[in-house]
Amino acid sequence: MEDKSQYGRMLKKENLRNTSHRQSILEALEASKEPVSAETLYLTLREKGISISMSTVYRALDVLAEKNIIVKTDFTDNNKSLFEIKREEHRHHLVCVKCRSVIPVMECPFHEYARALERQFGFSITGHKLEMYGYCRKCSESMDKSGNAP
Amino acid sequence: MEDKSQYGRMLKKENLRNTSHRQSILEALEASKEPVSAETLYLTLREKGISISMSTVYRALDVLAEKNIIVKTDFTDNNKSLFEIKREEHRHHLVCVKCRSVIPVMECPFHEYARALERQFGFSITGHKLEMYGYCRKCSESMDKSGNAP
DNA sequence: GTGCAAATGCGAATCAGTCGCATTAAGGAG
DNA sequence: CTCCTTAATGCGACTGATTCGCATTTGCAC
Ligand SMILES: [Zn+2]
Ligand SMILES: [Zn+2]
Ligand SMILES: [Zn+2]
Ligand SMILES: [Zn+2]
Repeated sequence: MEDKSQYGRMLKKENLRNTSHRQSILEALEASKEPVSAETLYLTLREKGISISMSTVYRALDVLAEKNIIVKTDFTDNNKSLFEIKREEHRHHLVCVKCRSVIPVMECPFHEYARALERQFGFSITGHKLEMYGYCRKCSESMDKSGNAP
Repeated sequence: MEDKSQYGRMLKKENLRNTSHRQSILEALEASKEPVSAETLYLTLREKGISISMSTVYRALDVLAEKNIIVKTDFTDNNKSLFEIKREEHRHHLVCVKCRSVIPVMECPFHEYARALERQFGFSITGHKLEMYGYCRKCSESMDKSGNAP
């Protein structure tokens, strides 16, 4: 999103007050290339000189996720939740199980599959999450060299 | 898996000792129709009269997941990990965000997609997880009646 | 401006999961 | 079968992410 009033409108539409902290959080998420944890976000904001508390960060993230303005993701492993702006494009992720790097992927081949399942189970699908695990190029190469099979 | 010696072999193959607790855990997971949390599993075992501690449950689940004998899954929301036996068939899940019921789904349409991504990113995919969120038949119906849109 | 509910800060509390260490028991060698 | 090594277990303390209660502040409708 481009300008701040954009966020104001999104918040108002969801009956959320347009507070400076929510603005800052949305801007920071917008600026981030990849999903961030609550703590990372908190530290980023502090570095920018914004005085905010962890509880506020958590509460804002929760309500924004609930209202579908941001997306909450849990990659296994470090049991920390990650958050990212909901961009118009829906994304999936390739997660390297070795170095933990995350590659976002744009394409989603999912729509027909979803419709078929809805018919089959009478289930109304509102969203989905696809995460793929494996080894990134760098890690597979380093393992090839060291002889450790993935 | 059918008989217990099967588990013994699987464990041995991974250099894990074939302990009675691991047997019990694998049997309980085998018997369960859906993924269970460590705590649920613990309670199930206690009810069966098996004396075991939570640490053992957690440790066993960890090592079994690491060795790829069971699968660890994190659905968001209650931030508890769930575990299930790795059946020969790979599954996805439909998770009802209202009543939390889980419907396992057999079909996986992702193989070609996965191959394409591997080529595109030089990423070696070893597994993936797809979770779909929405409302089960019962919950959509009850909401239709009450006038609450999903 | 005024008033009120929503949002925030702070610290305490919760709670899934982990760890250290002493004890038990698999399972291989003889 | 017995002994020995070492993995596995139990127990309780601990951790670290997230949540909660409550007093205070702030957005915003009128
Ligand atoms: Zn990597
Ligand atoms: Zn998708
Ligand atoms: Zn339901
Ligand atoms: Zn699949």
